[in-house]
Amino acid sequence: MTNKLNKVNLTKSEEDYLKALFQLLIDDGLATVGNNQLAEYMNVAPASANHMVKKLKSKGYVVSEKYGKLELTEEGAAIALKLIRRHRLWETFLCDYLNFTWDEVHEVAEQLEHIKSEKLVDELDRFMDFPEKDPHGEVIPNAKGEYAIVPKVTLSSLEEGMICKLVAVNDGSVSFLKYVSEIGLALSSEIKILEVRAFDNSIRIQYDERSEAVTKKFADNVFVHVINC
Amino acid sequence: MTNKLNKVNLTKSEEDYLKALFQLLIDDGLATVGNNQLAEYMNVAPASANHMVKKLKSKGYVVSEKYGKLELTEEGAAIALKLIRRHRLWETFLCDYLNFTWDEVHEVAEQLEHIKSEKLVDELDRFMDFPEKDPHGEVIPNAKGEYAIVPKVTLSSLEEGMICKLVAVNDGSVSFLKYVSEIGLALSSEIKILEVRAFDNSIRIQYDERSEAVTKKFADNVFVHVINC
DNA sequence: TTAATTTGTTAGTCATAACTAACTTTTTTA
DNA sequence: TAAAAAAGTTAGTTATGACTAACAAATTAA
Ligand SMILES: [Mn+2]
Ligand SMILES: [Mn+2]
Ligand SMILES: [Mn+2]
Ligand SMILES: [Mn+2]
Repeated sequence: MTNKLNKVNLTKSEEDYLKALFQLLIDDGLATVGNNQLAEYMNVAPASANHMVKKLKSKGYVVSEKYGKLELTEEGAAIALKLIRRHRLWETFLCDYLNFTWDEVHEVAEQLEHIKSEKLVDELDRFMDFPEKDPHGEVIPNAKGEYAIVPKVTLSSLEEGMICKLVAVNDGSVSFLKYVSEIGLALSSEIKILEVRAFDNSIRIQYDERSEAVTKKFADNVFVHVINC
Repeated sequence: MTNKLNKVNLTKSEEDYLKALFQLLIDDGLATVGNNQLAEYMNVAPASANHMVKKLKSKGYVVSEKYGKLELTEEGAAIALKLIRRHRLWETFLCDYLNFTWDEVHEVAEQLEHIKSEKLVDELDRFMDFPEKDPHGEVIPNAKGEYAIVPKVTLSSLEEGMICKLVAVNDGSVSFLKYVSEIGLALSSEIKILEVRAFDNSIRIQYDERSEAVTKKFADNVFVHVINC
């Protein structure tokens, strides 16, 4: 009980760290995640992350041995998922109702996701008629934190001749999202891999009667469903 | 220039203090406002308010002499008005689109008003087609901070026989708002003062074929337009 | 298998924003 | 007008969450 009370009302910072750890743990597949990796992702010094990890461990959200890899407890993961749900619902709202473009929503959603009100997010969900994906193609977890796990295949992992559909993009960088739009790509675009250059791993792709060469870094941030190989 | 940069990105706390001071300065008519009054309104110790006032003075938002009364600079007032605009727009959104009742909106709006995004609030305004009043009957300032000043007459200031219309309520207390709804009062209710008891300043009112006795404290939080005397 | 590098931890500092306790100034009241 | 009360200020403490610098452990390379 006192235990439980200790756990409510996390700070914005605590929430962001839990979300970051969750993203690192799932986005990088089954990768292990260390303190400095978390620090880099959060744009803070290693000491800062270390300090926060200690606190989150003491609160029962994170588990790790000294000098060991970081893991989330079930409770920690549940909080992260709630945050992701809120973040994606707000992004969807901003795009679909408030004329925001997909490169503008992330920063604002990063703030909105911390508003403390269960009713707010659930009513927002209902108001939008329970959308399934956010503007970047990511699945929105439902009120129970359930969500369909879509295996993430990056455009960069495909080989010459393969055809795929753009299903999601990484929303972390505004300049990346602008670039995607500017070269005429969007969610659901059908893309064919024309050529992969071994020299720099750049890729020439074809879509909508258009052909562009993109870097590996670019292709790493584009997620696709393979249609044909 | 450096001066200007120093002034952007106020903390949530600084914003709340500026808003509180603004409310105290206008709501209490032409009253003077002191440090301890501000502290009480903000639910903090006098020392805490004093500390914040110092900071806001150094940033050019507040003016006062030592041991003297507090005033807002034009810039300080402009920030307060922006906050009030955001607060009231969010309250309106919560009520009109997300099924919140008027006693639920204030707490959430208190958080939402601090989200940093000009576009967010202006688009929200447009989405709702530029509402003029919030769910409690308060005027919403426009994007320039302009708003119609409606003289605030409290129900408690009226005399026997007077007839008035309920135009606004103080949204600070959830229990008060619940009480208002429960006895069947709402915005635009037409109220007649049946009797004012000198003993405790309680008032008997009539509205919608119904009669109730309310305390002075209750009547202090109900704002009206006098129709007939 | 030692040395170098990377990774993680600890200690100490700073800013924000709260608190209490002690003090000073102003205002009120007797 | 002098004492009491109220209002305002200052100093010192705490918690959060950053930082740097110094250090320890683990991993990788020579
Ligand atoms: Mn995002
Ligand atoms: Mn965030
Ligand atoms: Mn309100
Ligand atoms: Mn607020």
